[in-house]
Parts: sequence; structure tokens; C-alpha cells
Amino acid sequence: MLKISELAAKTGLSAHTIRFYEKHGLISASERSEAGYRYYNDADIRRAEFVKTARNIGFSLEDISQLLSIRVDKTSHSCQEVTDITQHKLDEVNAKIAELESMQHTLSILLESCCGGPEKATHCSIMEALEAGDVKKSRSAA
Amino acid sequence: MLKISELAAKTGLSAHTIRFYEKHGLISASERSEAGYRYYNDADIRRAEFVKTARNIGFSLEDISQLLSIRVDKTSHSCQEVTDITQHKLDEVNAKIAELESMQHTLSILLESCCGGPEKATHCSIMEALEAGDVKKSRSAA
DNA sequence: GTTGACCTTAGAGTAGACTCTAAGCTTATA
DNA sequence: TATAAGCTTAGAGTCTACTCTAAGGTCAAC
Repeated sequence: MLKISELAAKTGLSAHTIRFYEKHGLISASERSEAGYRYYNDADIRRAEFVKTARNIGFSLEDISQLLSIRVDKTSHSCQEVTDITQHKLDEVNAKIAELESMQHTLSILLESCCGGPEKATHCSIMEALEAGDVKKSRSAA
Repeated sequence: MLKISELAAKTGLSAHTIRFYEKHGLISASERSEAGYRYYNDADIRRAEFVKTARNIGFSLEDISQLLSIRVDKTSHSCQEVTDITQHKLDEVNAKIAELESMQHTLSILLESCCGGPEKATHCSIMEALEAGDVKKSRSAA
């Protein structure tokens, strides 16, 4: 049985974050001492590590919440439910990458166009491009 | 001279956003009617479009603020200052892309490993991988 | 002269994931 | 026994970039 700071040390999550996750239903301590201290057993620890792993991959707390409900009763859920969550996340990631690559492209072109030297910015080609507005739109509404 | 909704129509920013930008010092109306209505002249409009362009590229409002101070007095600033901001943004974008590509990679591997079918999730390989924690860390602290 | 569209302000709300604070117990160590 | 480290809670603050609301003034058209 670990205390919160020990679980923190073990998982690399902060004690604050563990309490935050508890408030949001992701993690809980199956026991409390008389003084109210949280005590985590092996199952709790595995759950916390599951959360940590999923978070590190990039899943949102909402996604993790869904994955956890599958986890506690795997026989009531299908592989498809799991792949749906994963695919959805991958779609999001791909969309974000595309957006960032567009920014990357624009920024690279701007950088190539400018001398970058100690010259006064009076005729800076980056500034000129921004003035002219002749740059692609990289950002989506998100 | 345009009223705020006209500037909104012209730039594609909402009137709300224009007021928000004003509050943060990015845009202002050089004139006000007696009733307090904002009126934008050509210089104001060009500034608003500059902001819009920079935002679309992906610059933060803080970045844009710096670019604007260079813009109003180009002789006091060098090309290097402009490329520094741009390069810094590009570095950020590249870092974010790397992080997302790592997530993309992990998610793709997870998806490949799972049948994704109507089978019960009891032996779902995605769940197993999350349990085992044997996935790369994709997320940085940011 | 009234309707309706448009403008004003300060300030609150949204999203996501923490992060910290204050005030006060509890526990371990010297 | 005193001190420090660690725990508890509710709740506020952080960050970015908006987005919206309420309550009210203004303006053009019919």
C-alpha cells in the first residue's frame, strides 16, 4: 500500500495531479487511513500506471475515462470500441500534424526570403509578406 | 472609415475578436464617433490585416505584438529581430510536429495490433499494451 | 416614432490539464 | 516535545484565444 507521494514517485505523476485525476474519476485510493490519508493497493497502482501510459500517448482525460470503463469490464466491450477511440485520436493527431506542417512550410519560406542580418527592417521581406498578406492560411478554427 | 462590423467583414475577424485584440493592444480605431463608435482608417485596416495574416500563419498574440512594434518603427529594428521571432516559432512548430509524429507512430502501431472487430475486449492487444506500459512516451510536459 | 440592426462596456464563461494556496491535521525524526 | 515533512480539503489561479452576455445607447429606414 502506497501513500500518495509514493504513488507519485512510482508513476511520475505529481500528488496534485493524482488528486486531480481522482476528482475526475480516473484514479482512486481503495483505502483511507483513519486520518483520511489515501492508500493505494496494487490494483490502484496498475490503474494509475494505465492512466499515465495512456496520457503519455496523447489520449485526453475524456478518452482515458472511456478506456478505463472498458478496462474494468472487458467482456462487455469490444475491440472495435477500443480501436474507435484510438482511430479517432489518430485522426485528430493527423489533422493537427497537417496544420502544423502548413505553418512549418510558411515559416520556412519566410525565413528563406529574409537575410536575417543586422540590416534595418525597413525592407524586410518577412514584414513585407505579412503586410501583403500573400501567405497561406495555416491555422484552422481549432 | 469603417465601423467595427465592416472591418470584421473585411478581415474575417469577428467584431468580438477585434475588440479583444484592441484590449490586448494589437489593433485600435484611430477615431471614435461622438457616441463612442469605433472608426477605422486605412492604416488601421492594414494593421488589422497584418494581425490577421500573422495569426493565420500561427503566430501567437504575443509574437504578433512584437512584430507590430517592429512594424511601427522598422528603422529601429533589424531583419534579425524578425527572423528570430520567426525562427523561434518554427522551432516550436517543429517540436510540436515531432511530438505529434511520435503519437501518430504509437497510435498506428496500436491500431495495427488490434483486430478492431466485435470480439470482446478481454484480450484486446491495445488494452494489453496500455496495461503493460510498453509504449513510447509521446507527450512532453507542454 | 418606432422597429430593428448595430454599437458600447465590463465582466463572465469556455476548453483542457493541470497547479497552487490556505488553513489545518498527522506522522516521523531528533 | 518540538520541528519538519507530509497529508487533507475546497476552491482559486494559470494559460491561450477567444466567445458570449447583459444592459443599455445610437442610427437608419419606413
